[in-house]
Amino acid sequence: MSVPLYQAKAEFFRTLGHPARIRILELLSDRDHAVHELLAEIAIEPSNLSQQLAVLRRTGLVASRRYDGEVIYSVSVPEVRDLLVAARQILGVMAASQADLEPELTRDIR
Amino acid sequence: MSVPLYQAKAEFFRTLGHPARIRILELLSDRDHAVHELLAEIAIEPSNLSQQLAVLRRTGLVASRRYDGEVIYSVSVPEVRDLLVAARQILGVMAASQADLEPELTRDIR
DNA sequence: TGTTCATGTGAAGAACTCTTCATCCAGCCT
DNA sequence: AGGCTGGATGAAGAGTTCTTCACATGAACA
Repeated sequence: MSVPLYQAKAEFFRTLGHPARIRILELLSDRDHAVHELLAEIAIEPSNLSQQLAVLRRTGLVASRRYDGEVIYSVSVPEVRDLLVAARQILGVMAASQADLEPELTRDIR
Repeated sequence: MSVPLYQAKAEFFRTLGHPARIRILELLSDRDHAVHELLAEIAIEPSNLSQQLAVLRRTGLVASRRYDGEVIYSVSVPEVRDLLVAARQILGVMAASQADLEPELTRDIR
């Protein structure tokens, strides 16, 4: 039962659609982190963090390994960094163009 | 009052997290489309399409103009194409690494 | 004016996602 | 074994998003 490609894409983007998961990916795309390190950076409950990590693990974006009594997470698809960069750029463009159009209420200009 | 950046990013990705909206963006990043053209490509109710277009309009990713009795939509941030390409690549990598477990998912990564 | 075509909107229930809580597991130490 | 530490899990209520329906709007034109 193969899922249509555009639906797979939508599901993929949805896994990125959560502030904690975005932060996790950004932290991990800088370097590997232990769970307690992530916990120190992101202000959520441990079990919530664990849930979000589980989401990312299930989709295969991150991988975990146990080392020295800790669980270390890492991004398993390095290309994720490119995606985050692209997203950052788009947000920049959108923020800029919103600042320009702010005075005029959004009207359709042919 | 300024929303944390990672939350803005999450919201941005969530607007991409819907099959219809992904298809719309892909169709539009190829060329501008009238609403009835989108409707012919995407199998959803007209009012549902309209809702999804409204979501994309609200976030500023697409713009609409009226021309010759039709409403024409276009992407207003060309960089979106780069993002879709990056996503496609990641999906390709992930599908490949899952090839052992789920061979049927790896077909036809465009 | 009335009618039709093309598109948009508000509202409501269904469906899904988040957060939290309680509990559980796995490895390590004595 | 027993107790610790660091994480993971399941379930349930709260919250959010989707889809559909019914109706609204605007342009064009008879």
